Formats: sequence, structure tokens, C-alpha cells
Amino acid sequence: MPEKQARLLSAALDLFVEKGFHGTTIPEIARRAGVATGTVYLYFDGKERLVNEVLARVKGGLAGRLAREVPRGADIRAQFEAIWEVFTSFALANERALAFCDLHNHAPYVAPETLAVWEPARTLLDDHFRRGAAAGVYRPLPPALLRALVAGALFGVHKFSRAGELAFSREVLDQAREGAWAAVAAPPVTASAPTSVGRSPT
Amino acid sequence: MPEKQARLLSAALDLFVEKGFHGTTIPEIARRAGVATGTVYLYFDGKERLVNEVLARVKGGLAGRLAREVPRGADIRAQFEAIWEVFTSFALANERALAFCDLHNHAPYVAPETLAVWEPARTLLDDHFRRGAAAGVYRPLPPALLRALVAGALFGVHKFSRAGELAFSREVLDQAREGAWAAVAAPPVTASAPTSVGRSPT
Amino acid sequence: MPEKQARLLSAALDLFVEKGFHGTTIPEIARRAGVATGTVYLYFDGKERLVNEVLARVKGGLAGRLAREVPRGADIRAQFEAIWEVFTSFALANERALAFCDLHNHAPYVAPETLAVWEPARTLLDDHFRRGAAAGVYRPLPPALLRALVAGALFGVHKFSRAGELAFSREVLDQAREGAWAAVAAPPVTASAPTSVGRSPT
Amino acid sequence: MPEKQARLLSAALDLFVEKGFHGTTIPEIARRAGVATGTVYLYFDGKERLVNEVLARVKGGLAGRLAREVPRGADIRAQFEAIWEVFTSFALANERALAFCDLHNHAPYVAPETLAVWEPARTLLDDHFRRGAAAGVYRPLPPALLRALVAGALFGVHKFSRAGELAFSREVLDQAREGAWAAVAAPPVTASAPTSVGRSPT
DNA sequence: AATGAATGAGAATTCATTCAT
DNA sequence: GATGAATGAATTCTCATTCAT
Repeated sequence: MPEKQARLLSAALDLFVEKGFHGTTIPEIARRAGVATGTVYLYFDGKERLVNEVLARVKGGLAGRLAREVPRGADIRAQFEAIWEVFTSFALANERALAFCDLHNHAPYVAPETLAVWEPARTLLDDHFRRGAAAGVYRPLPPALLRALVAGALFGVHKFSRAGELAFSREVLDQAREGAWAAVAAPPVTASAPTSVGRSPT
Repeated sequence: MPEKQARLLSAALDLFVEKGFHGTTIPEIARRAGVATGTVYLYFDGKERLVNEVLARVKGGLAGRLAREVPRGADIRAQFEAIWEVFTSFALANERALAFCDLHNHAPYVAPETLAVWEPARTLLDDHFRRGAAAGVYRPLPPALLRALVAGALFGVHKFSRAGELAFSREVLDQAREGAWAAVAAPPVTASAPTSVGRSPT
Repeated sequence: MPEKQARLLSAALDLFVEKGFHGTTIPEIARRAGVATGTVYLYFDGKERLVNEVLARVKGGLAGRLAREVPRGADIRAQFEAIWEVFTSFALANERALAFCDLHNHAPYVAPETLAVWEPARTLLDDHFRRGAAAGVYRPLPPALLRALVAGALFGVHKFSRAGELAFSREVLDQAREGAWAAVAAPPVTASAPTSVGRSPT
Repeated sequence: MPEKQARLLSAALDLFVEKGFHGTTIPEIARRAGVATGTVYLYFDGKERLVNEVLARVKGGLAGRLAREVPRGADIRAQFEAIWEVFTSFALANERALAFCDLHNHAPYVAPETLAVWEPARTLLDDHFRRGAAAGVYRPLPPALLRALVAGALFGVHKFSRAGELAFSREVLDQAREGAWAAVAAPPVTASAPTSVGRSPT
């Protein structure tokens, strides 16, 4: 990829996160990338195409790493740790990219093709959680809900750290991992489930 | 409050959630509220003032309910349930409002005064989690991290439901509550810490 | 005339002078007059009608005073003094009104009918200067030029006083009168054309 | 200076004179300059900045010519003629510019920096009239009043010519010069002050 | 008569996009 | 390929005018 294109993608990512899609101007992106306004149109068909390109690369990169780094067929806990590790290292490597995923998910300017690059990852995660629930390792909940809880833990930490209430460090993310696991793991049946709230799941 | 002002606030909330701040136009808001464009400026000093007004009302309403409905000094679990219930019923009553809180939190157009209305709630929640951690009911983590985990559970469910992957119903939210509690609750010490993942926290 | 109408005319005069026609808003005029916006339309057909009304009253008042206070058929110098006195006392009584005449003379929003109210005064002044020139009291110049010189003296003093460079007082206006008279008076013929500029009068 | 910028300045000058600041629209200026609306903002920060730029150029040009063309230390009469000649040729070269100076002098949108470009000219003129009064060539009046009388003669002629009552020609301006000189020159003391009006200045 | 909330056309300004160089 | 001046449609905001009370 030409270097200017890469710089444009990076500048666009930053600015879209900071100011939103409609709040970011093309000349602004060009300036941050150190190129002329017109150059943006050499590499991208327009602003909408640009944001989709950014999103596709970010999501595609994450999906690819999940596909490569999560061991198929491994035991649930090992897979969980691999999944979490992929998200963690991705988030730590580029905080902006995570925020981008968070914010630009279902906006009107996001094309279906862009969302499609996430499909393999969605399937992978769904399979993981479905298998875990079936095995009794996870709570007997729909996989989407289990995913929502784990993703929520990650995004929650990320959001709070962006608000300045939390450091965004590996240490914090490791602690969050414990919470995320507990959120989805089937409670131990041995003891009288003392920490359960409300109706006990007996 | 004049009826037109209320309709404008509601229309603005909806549209800002759907299309973002910069992606929403004033005539659009006016049209949805059933008033003329100029009328918007009769009630709000400008677009920026309007979005702040919406955010302040939403956050203020939620903060107020927390202040009124969370029993001071009650036991941690009861407080947790009250907190969750406030968020749940708020989110169910106005799904848009929760999305609004999620999206428009630290944008450049949000004034510090607007964020200030959330301060009492932040304090209340911090106190709760600090107390719970001190009592050994919660994991020994910074209150902000505990808050992030619980908030993450809620926002995660909400986000997935907006993506169409999950229903946004009381039933789902009740299930999420179990997960949220488990995420922050101190693991039972009796058994050999079976829920711990990776390094044991010993 | 209803008191509100009078207050509106006065407020309009002030504001049009301060900020120009297009720079003044109807609600602003109403506020300064202490009435509601809608009331303006009870007394005037619109903004354009209002400015014409103001101009007609100011010019008409001045024209009327000239007609009444300048003695017909008197000697030129006496008439000159009467004319100057009318302008002086008018200007001192309402500085704003003079500025109004100065600024709003040939703007696109001034109707021909409005300008027509000045006709009698123009005729009166023209007759005066024509007569004075014919009698050899004034320089042998077109009456319009003589008028321009006298009016220029008055407006010059007024403009400089509005700029803060000069007091706008009877004393200053009296001194200006000497200059205005000298500007138009035929130079004494005794010496060899001593008032000519350029060639030395020696 | 780019040609488009020059055309914009010229178009703006014309239109501001014709219709006033608030009565002139930006698209109108652009159209007269033969450029697109947006182009105006390429060269000027906004309408207010534009009018100040026009005023500064006009006043600066005139002030520059005065500084260059009025001989320092020359005799009063020669200086007077030089001053009048600068104003005359300036006014004849660009009638609109003189009207612009006349109208847009102390409006709320004129920045102090803009007025500051006239300072050197003000000082030059003030020195001239102070010196002339001290030498007994001019009437013993404040320099500002002498300036007002001379400027009044010029502006008076100009205003009447804009009203269609007078041609705006070198011939008329030459005649006005005689009047302007007489307005400020000390009256000849030899004869019994026959041109004095009212109280004799003895 | 008087009000002032409501209107919507019109103004200033911005910015995605193009294109001559 | 690269540029950035130029464009004009779209946006925010204003304000003359109306009209129900």
C-alpha cells in the first residue's frame, strides 16, 4: 500500500474517533496525513468510502487475528483466554481503533459489505460461546448474550479509561478478564451459590 | 415546560442517536417535532446548546432516580439490585436515551456543566463499589473498574440489541444482571478458586 | 399621534442612525420603544414604511421650519443667518436627526414620496443662493454648488463631532458659520483678486 | 495580489456603497466579482473582515498619497493645494471610494485597526492646519474644525453630485477649492471686514 | 389595541468534491 | 501522481411578518 494511503487511513481513524464522521472534514484528514486535499480522492472514492475502508481494515484485522490466534477445538477456558488476549493486545496496540469499532458500528454511512468482514469473527465467537454453554462451562444463555457480557467488559473498561477514570493498561485489562470470565462462567454448583443475586439458578 | 420544547427535546434525542450530532440538521429536528425551523431557536440558543440540554436532562433524570431509589446504607447486594433496577427500567423506558448517554459522552460539543449533572451519581456509585470492595463482597479492585464492569454489562447488552443480535427485554436484562454481579463479586473462597482464570489472585 | 407611535419613531431614528437600516431589527426597535414587536405593525406597514416615515418627519420638520423662519425677500445676509440658525438649532436639538438625514438620503429603500417632502426646502434654498449670486453677494457659482458648500460645512462639523474630534456645540457651529459664509461669499473686489488660490495675492 | 481578490475588493466596495454593509449579501459580491460564493472565504475571513479590508485599502491608499504628495515644510498655501489635489484626484479616480469613506467611518463593524491606518494622515492634516492657524494664514480655530470645513466642502460636493444635483468634475472641484480655502483662510484685515457675518472677529 | 410565539424565507458560512496545472 | 484553488450545495442561524389570544 502506498505510504500516503496508509497515512490517510491512520489520520482518518484518529479524526473520526475524535470528532465523529460528520464532524471531520476531508481537508483536516489530508492535513494530518501531510498530503493535499485532492490526494485523498486519489486513494478513496469519497468520504463515505474512506470511513468504510478504515472500518473494514480495523475489523478485518481483528477478525483475522481471532481466526489465526484462537485455537480451534481447544478447551473453552484456553479459547477464552486466547480471545481475550487478541482483544487486549489489539486494544493496547491501538486504542483509537477500539474506540472506532465502538462508535462507528451501525451508522447510516457504514455499508453492509463493511460489516460483512466481521462475519467470520462473529461465527467464531458464537461457536465458542455456544460450545461453552453446551458444555456447562458457561451459563446456559444465548451466545449473543454471553458475547455481549464479555464485549461489555472490554468496552466498559475502554470507555472509562477514555473518560479518564481508569488507566488503560494490561494490568487493568487482566483484572477485567477475571470479571469477564466470572460474568459468563457457570457458577460453581458445590457451595450454596452465596453470591447469587435474586433467584438462585439452582 | 412548553409542549413544543418537550417535543423538540424528544425529536433531538432520537435524531442525535440515529445520525449523530453533526449528522443531524436543525430543520430535520424541527420537522420531526412538528414545528418550524425558527422555533428551535426560540427554545434553545443553538444546536450545541440543544444537545447539551438533551444530555443534561437524560443524565440528570437518571442521576435523580439513582439518588432517590438506591437505599443509602443498605446492604451491598440490595443496593446493587436497586442500582441495576434503576438502570434497567430507565433503559427499557427509553432505549434511545441510553444510546444517547453511550454515544455523546465525551464529544467536543459537550460542555463541562452538562457532565457535572452526573457527578452525584458518580459519587453514589463509587461509594457503593468502594464500600462493597472494603466489605469483601466485591473483588478488591478500584471502584472505577467495578463500575466499568457493571456498566459494560448493561451497555454491552444494549449495543448488541441495537445491532439486532439480542432482544432488549427485562428477561435479558435480568440474565445480564446475574453476569454483572458475578463479574464484580468476590469469588467464593471455599472451593479452590475454580472460577479464576490464569494466574490465581492469591 | 398615539404615544406609542411617537416612541417607535424616536427609537427607530436612534437605531437606524446607530446601526443602519438593514442592521436594525424590528424587535429591537420595539424593545427600545417599550412595546411588543407586533405593535410596530399596528402603526407602520413594515420596516420600509417605518424608515420612510421617520425620514419624512425629520425632513418635513426641517423644511417646515425653513419655510416659516427664513424671511422671504429679506437681504441675503439676513436670510443666510436665518437658514444657518434653523439648521443649527435643529442639529443641536436632535443630533441623531441630522445624522439620519446625512446617512439615509439616497438609499434604495427611500421612496420618492419621502424625498418629495424636501422639495419646498430645496426650492427655497436654491432661490436664496441664486438671488445671492445674482446680486453679487455670493460667488458666481451654480446654486447647487453654493448649497453643497454650506451644507458641507454643517455636515463636516457634525461628522467630526460624531467621530469625537470636535464638540458639537453652538460655539463651534457659530465658528463654522463664519467659514460657511466665507466659502460662498464673493471675495472683496478691492485688492487684485486676493482670494484666489495658487497665484500669489501679493 | 491574486486577481480574484482584487475583483472581490472592487465589487465589495461598489456594493457596500450602493446598499450598505448589511444590505449587501456575499453571493451578490461574489457574482459581481465573477467568482463563486465560497471563493470569497478563500480570500477573506468573513464579511466583516472584507469590509475592513476594503476600508483599510481605501484609507491607506489615500493616506499614503497624502504622505508622499504633500510637501513637508512647504508654505501653507502650497500644502493646501497639494492636499486638495490629492483628495480631488482620488475622488475623481474612484468616486465610489470617497463615498465609501464617507459612509463606513464609524460603524460597529469597523475595527479599530482599520481606523488606525488613517492616523498618519490625520496627524499630517492636523499639523498643516495647526501651522497655518499659528501663522495667521488660517482662522484662529482648532485644527479639527478647520479640517471639518475643508472636508465638508469636498464631501458636500460629492454628496450633492451623488444626488444628481451637481456634476462631479474637476471644474466643480476647482471651484469648491476656492470656497474651501475661503472657509478656513483668515479674513483680510485691511478693509472693514465686510464679509464677516454677525459679531466681528476683531 | 396590544401582545409575543410562531413562522419560513433568506443570510452567512462551511466543506465535499473537482480539475487545471 | 500530487496539488490546492475554486466551486456551489447544504447547513446554521436570523428576523420581518403574521395571527391567535
